[in-house]
Amino acid sequence: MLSPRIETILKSIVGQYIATAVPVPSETIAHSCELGVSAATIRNEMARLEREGYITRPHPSAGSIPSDKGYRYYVETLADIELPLANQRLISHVFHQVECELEEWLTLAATLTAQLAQNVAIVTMPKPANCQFKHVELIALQNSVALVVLVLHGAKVKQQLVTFDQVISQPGLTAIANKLNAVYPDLSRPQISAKDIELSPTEQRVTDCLLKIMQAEDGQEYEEPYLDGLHFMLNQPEFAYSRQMLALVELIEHRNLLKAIIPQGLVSQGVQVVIGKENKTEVIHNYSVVISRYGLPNEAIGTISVVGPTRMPYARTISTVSYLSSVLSGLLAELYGKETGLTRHDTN
Amino acid sequence: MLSPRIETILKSIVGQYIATAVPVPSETIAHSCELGVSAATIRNEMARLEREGYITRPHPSAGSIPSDKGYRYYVETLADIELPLANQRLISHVFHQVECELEEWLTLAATLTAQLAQNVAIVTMPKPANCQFKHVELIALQNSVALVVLVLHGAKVKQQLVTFDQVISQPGLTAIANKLNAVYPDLSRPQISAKDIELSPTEQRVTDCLLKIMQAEDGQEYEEPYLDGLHFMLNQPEFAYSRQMLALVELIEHRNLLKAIIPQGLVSQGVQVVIGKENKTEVIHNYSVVISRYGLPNEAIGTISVVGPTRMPYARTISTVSYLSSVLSGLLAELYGKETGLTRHDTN
DNA sequence: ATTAGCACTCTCGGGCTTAGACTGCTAATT
DNA sequence: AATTAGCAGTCTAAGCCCGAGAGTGCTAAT
Repeated sequence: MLSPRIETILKSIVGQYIATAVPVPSETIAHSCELGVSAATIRNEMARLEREGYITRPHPSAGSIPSDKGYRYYVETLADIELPLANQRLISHVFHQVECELEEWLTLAATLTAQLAQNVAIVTMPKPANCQFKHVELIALQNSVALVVLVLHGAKVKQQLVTFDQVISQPGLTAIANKLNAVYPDLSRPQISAKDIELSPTEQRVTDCLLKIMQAEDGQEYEEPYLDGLHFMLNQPEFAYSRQMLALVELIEHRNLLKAIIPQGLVSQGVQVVIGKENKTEVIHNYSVVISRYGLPNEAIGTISVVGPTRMPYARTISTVSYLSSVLSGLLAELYGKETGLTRHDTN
Repeated sequence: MLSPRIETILKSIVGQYIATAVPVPSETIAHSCELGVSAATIRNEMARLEREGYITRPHPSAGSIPSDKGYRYYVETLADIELPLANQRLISHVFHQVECELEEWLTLAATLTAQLAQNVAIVTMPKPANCQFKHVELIALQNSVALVVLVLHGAKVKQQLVTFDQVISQPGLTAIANKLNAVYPDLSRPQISAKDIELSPTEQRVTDCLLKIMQAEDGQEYEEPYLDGLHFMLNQPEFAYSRQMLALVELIEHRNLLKAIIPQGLVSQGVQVVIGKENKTEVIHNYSVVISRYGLPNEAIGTISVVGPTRMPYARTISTVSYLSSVLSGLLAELYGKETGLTRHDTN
């Protein structure tokens, strides 16, 4: 365990480095945190911090910068910080103004998070464990082509074109839809497959199509996420003249970022921080991830996260992610008509 | 007009510079294009090219690099080049494997274009001039909340949540949908507004919602585009150590890129190239844009484009954009059940 | 335990130098 | 008149040195 004084020093180093991106010299610390000791004493303590791996130096006679371990300590001992009220108000104000639609919410959440955290924000669609059929609609388009519109639980809409081997009129299609809507509602994929009912070839074709969509939905572990704020991160001094960020941009574009950042033991609620080399993917060993789940346990779970350099304003980022996660949970609860255990942030 | 020899030299300079990103010295040209003249002669000609603004030098005693005017000349005199057959086959192969759905096509087109052109590719959703109502569906979700699913012409599906001031059961909602589906099909927004029929308050509420969606659809000039290949562009040597690209990334993230790149007189068919300072937006004065419309004139027009440094492989890029534009036009024609004047690239 | 003081180390930027890359010009050649 | 060989001149890029400055580690004094 660290003594109170040495802890103060470490926190001061981390805080300053986060703010300035410049290695912190002993004198600055002696000056900034009122310990009543001189720079020389600070230096002795710093020597110990370095020996124990909390800080490093870019070169032997430079100021110190926190190591991953240093950041970790800083984050652990961080007091719970509420997002400033002004920001909270801003957020609920903006959510009031927007259309009442899931996609809009997620886009908005990503933009707001990026803005507040000044880094890349990533929000994933809340995904029910096993998607359930709600409603299907068939719309004649052209000749033997029709549009299948499938609504799943949670107001999720999927569409796909389907081609029949004969021309079917709109009334015919409506009849098929009506029949399926009578028997399938609230069933999951395996239940629909198991359902033993008389189906015409055309009805079978539609059902196959539905199953395929639902399978894709159940199967895909990580959906295309909502992402914003890349330019904020590229603005950070550590990326200005380096090729560091190229690897990250590739991760993002190849849709592998989520796989890379989601930690193994992502707990159900609460914000989690993964710092530097704690990430399992090597490409992001210079980045930290602040991530939280949101949504309704056992119903639909999404994630909201921020990725940035390890030198990131953790306090602010954590409170941002935490707050927006609870906002989204609240909205989702309304959508599903249930209450979460969380504070509900009203949006109507 | 340029003499044949000087033209050969110019083309050689542009071609080499595109390939290597290194200023081209006279000797290399004398060596590469078999004109049977010495480097000194080339130098004389180059002096003239420089005087007339086709090339510049980074510094007075360096090799030459093409100016915007030089690239322009190069592009104008470029023979029409077909995309290599191998690539054509690759493309149709990939399009065969994918789901039969518009969004998938566009994502795929963006990815393929980026891959082939090794730069940023942007594909926009084909947008009908005035969207037309096709079908509406109402699905009860929870209490007084329902999901409106609106299908527009061209297999475009929009959804939105709507709250009523009373609880309405699914049969009630279906009845409303049926009524609206009986009177609205194939009408555009003004026509629906003008329609003078008896509507219950609830029906009115739904209609208002539909109109709002359609208005948003008609109003938005540039929709969120499908974009891919940022990492290819960032890999170009001209961006490795510069902050150039930051401005571009911001344009992309702020969804202003399209507004910036779409030239004023974008003709209906054919590929257009905008080079460097020809762009009206200053931020992209170092970039070139290769852009083409696709789709069905007067029905639904989208754009497909590539953005990259002015030093870009124009021949390859143009043929890529051209080919994929015709592929998309073909697919769209099927969707709308009409023929374009273009070669149809079968995908079923 | 703390601290003042100092020697030491390392970076950063400027200025200098050299090697090399190309050109532009000139004078000779065809 | 067009071409060319040759050469002088110009500019960059890279290496090097140097001095200033920043910050430490150590030591000896408090």
